[in-house]
Amino acid sequence: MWALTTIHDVARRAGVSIATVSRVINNVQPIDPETAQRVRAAIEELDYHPNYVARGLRRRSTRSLGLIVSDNSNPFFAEVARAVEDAGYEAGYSVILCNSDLSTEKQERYIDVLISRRVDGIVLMSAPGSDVKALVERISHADIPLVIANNEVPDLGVDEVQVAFHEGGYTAGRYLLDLGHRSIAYIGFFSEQVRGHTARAQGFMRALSEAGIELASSRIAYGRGRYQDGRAAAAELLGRGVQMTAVFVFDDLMAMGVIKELQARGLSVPGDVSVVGFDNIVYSEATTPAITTVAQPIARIGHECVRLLLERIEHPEMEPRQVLLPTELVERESCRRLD
Amino acid sequence: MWALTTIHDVARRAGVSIATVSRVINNVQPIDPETAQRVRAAIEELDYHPNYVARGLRRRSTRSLGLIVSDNSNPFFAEVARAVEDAGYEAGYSVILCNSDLSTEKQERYIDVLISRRVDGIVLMSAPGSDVKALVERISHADIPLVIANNEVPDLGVDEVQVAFHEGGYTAGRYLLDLGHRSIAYIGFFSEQVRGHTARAQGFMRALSEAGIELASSRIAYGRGRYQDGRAAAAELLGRGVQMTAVFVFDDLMAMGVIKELQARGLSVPGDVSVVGFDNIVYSEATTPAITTVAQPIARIGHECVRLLLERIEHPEMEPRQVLLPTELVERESCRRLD
DNA sequence: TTGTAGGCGTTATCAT
DNA sequence: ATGATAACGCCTACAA
Repeated sequence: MWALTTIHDVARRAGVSIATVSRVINNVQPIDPETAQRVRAAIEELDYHPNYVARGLRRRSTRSLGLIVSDNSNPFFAEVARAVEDAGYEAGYSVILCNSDLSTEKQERYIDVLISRRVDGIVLMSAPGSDVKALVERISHADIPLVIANNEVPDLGVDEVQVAFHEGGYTAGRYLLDLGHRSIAYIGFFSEQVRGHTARAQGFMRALSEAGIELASSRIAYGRGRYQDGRAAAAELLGRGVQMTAVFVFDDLMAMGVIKELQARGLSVPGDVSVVGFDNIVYSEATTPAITTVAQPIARIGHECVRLLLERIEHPEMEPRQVLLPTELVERESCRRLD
Repeated sequence: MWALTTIHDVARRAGVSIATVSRVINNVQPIDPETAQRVRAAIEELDYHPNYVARGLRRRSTRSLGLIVSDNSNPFFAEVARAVEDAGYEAGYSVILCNSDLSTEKQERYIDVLISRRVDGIVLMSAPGSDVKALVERISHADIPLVIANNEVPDLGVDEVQVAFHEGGYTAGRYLLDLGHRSIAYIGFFSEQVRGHTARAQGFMRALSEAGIELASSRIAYGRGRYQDGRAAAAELLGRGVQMTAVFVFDDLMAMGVIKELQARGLSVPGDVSVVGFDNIVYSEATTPAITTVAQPIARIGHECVRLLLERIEHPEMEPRQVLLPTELVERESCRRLD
């Protein structure tokens, strides 16, 4: 088999010039209906597929988007990716999937790749703690539309989709407090570069503070957000001999691990320990007990990212915008009221 | 800010021809070290990113892969996608994420897009039942390397990574039988185009047959593989008044739903009903009880796909190969021996 | 309504 | 070791 068919082959077959073929493909300009018909027939017969690479070079637009997440096998990012792909497909864009593994270096490498690939836009879900500033700098220097999602660093001056993490954390804190809990622990997010507490941790601690409770560092453990990290963190807390009637966990995936570990050690959830998660991934309903959690509008995050991106592609000079999405407490079975 | 820097800008700045710049970028051919240094400096200073679109046009290779799955938010596909991305990145390829939603039409559309984008290869995980033959035809006519994974249609004449589904199903059947179960049900995979039973269902039924048990159609319910489908299917079975001490479920995601639904109706797992899943996704360990399941080597599927693909890209004329991956029973807590 | 031709940014061939 | 220059396949003025 020979190389792929080109616009020239189609033109020859239809007995017209390549310009005409191009015009019917992109149906721009009026074309003689009969000519158009011949061209379409030729396209059909030759199974012609216009070369988007050439088109991209000429049009200076690839109709592709880059999506950078830490790990698409994490259900949270998986759902976001799904939404991004959906919205992209709808608008005629393809999405290039990039996993950063929480590594700044890999993030930078991927950004260089996306720049070289001349994607029309980038959705960046940087891990808390990584040096977003530098990444943003790199991207905007290449003049590529960018949307940042779920970021914790303020004042980036670019389009962002934010979630009310602080409020979400606060809600979780108040909820536990209202249930009568006073002996509380926290399992947070850790990565090499993280400095200080995440917004949701801060919100949580503010709620406790208001009730006169300060979270001793001995009552805090960390993980990188995955199921096994949750198990390990719970084990660590227990190993330290920490007494607790309730624990707030950075995300549902770790919360699942926490519940598992607690149960494995003969503790009852919520009988002995109440657990609150964050995210509301699908599987937070699947555990026993089902997890009470602070929900993010996951799919919407992805959709909003793409919407913002497409609008910026359309209007590059627009002022940067921020979309703030709410959280919502979803009560299930993993918490109980203390008597 | 102006358009992106090109090789010409670099050449001018370094006082050399574009040919020389190209040569140092791709470091092919000996170059005067001092010249090379000047070029590299210019690249640095201008923050030059070679245009992969132009390069792709010229080289007739985009160093990109298309990955078609039904839904990347399904943990099984999410893990496969992760592995594909990993292996691709390692080899310098980007991956374009495509969700087919089990729709033949969307699959075809995406294939056309991937052809037009001139990807160097395609990994196709078609849903059981869709018309793979036609899709394969379409792709090979465009002369694009293709690997099919987890397919049920035999004799495609292309590279494939297969999993021993039939044996896996058989194993599940034998396991339940050996535990003393005789009153058994099955929750299978359904899609519009599916005809007949999936291989794992056939394997399962063969085991039952050998024990003299034929699965009445009233003891079978179907779902599309997601968590909620599992709940619904279990509800359906129960609604029909089916008596059972054990049920085999097409995948872990549905098995999670089945367990939830059973428990919601006051049934104990495995006390009243034993449940066997398939896949061994991470979360099959997270439920209570943890799910006993027939494991697929999920990440390995992705890696093998990419390996096969890259080798074919290298040697287009090679004979088509099949890689057959084994399944393995993972015993956890969702089954019990009948006394 | 249709055709001609230049250029998008590279790589690779052929000189020098 | 380096420099011109012709493609790669498409779109789009500009002409006709």
